[in-house]
Amino acid sequence: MSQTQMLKGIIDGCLLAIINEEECYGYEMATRLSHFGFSSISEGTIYPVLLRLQKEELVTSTRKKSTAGPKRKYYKLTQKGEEELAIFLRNWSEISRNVNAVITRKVGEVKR
Amino acid sequence: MSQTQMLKGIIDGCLLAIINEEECYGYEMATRLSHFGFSSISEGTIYPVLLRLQKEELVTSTRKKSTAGPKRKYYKLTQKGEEELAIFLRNWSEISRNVNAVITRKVGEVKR
DNA sequence: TTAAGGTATCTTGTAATGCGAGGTAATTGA
DNA sequence: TCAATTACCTCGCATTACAAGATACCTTAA
Repeated sequence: MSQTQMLKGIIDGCLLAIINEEECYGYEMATRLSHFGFSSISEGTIYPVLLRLQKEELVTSTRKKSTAGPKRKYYKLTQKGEEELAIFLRNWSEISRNVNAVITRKVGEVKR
Repeated sequence: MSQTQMLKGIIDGCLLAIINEEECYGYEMATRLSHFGFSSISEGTIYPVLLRLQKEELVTSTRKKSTAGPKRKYYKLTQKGEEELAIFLRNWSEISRNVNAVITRKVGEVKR
């Protein structure tokens, strides 16, 4: 039960949420995630996710000059990406509620 | 971002929590999980997990007669299983806090 | 006796996906 | 020039949820 496994399917949603907040590039997202408490999500994880998101047309990217270093690839949500983010938020809320119900031994109330 | 992916590594922990509450067998756990809101966690998912937990010596099992049907396999946590449950609870709490920080755009406070 | 249906477990193969390790390249400052 | 930092990408491994299918037990009723 490593955290690695528990992060599956969650990182996508978190990146969508971060991009939704403001245009952002990969290298910075790693930093952001660590500010939010995710200490060990590396670039080897993030870049493949971003490529996947783009392939699925949930985000678009634009290359822009960096102040120091190679060009950055800024990502922005598409309409479809916004919808996917909404789905993620619903799924997270549901799963989160259910897990908490299990560990507190209480049957969760159905949200309407 | 299917729920399937988001459940990875979580089901183990939930089963440990359920077993910890009271000795339980696989078929019943499926029912229990659905009472907690998990509508679609099937036996094809649960049984492999239970075998894995046993292999890792987190649980032990005892066969007991059923009132109707073949013998049931009742599971119980080992010491190691209790420790693993504790780790899961910590991991869940941490991840859960971090994700909520991301989606509410707030930097999570560090728990001490 | 036999058929049906609920109870109970297990196996196989597939599809995702996180991540370590390694590689490439641009820019700055010592 | 050289090192450090910034920034991106790829490959391969390990793990895991789940559908689909198989097997078997037990009770009830036709």
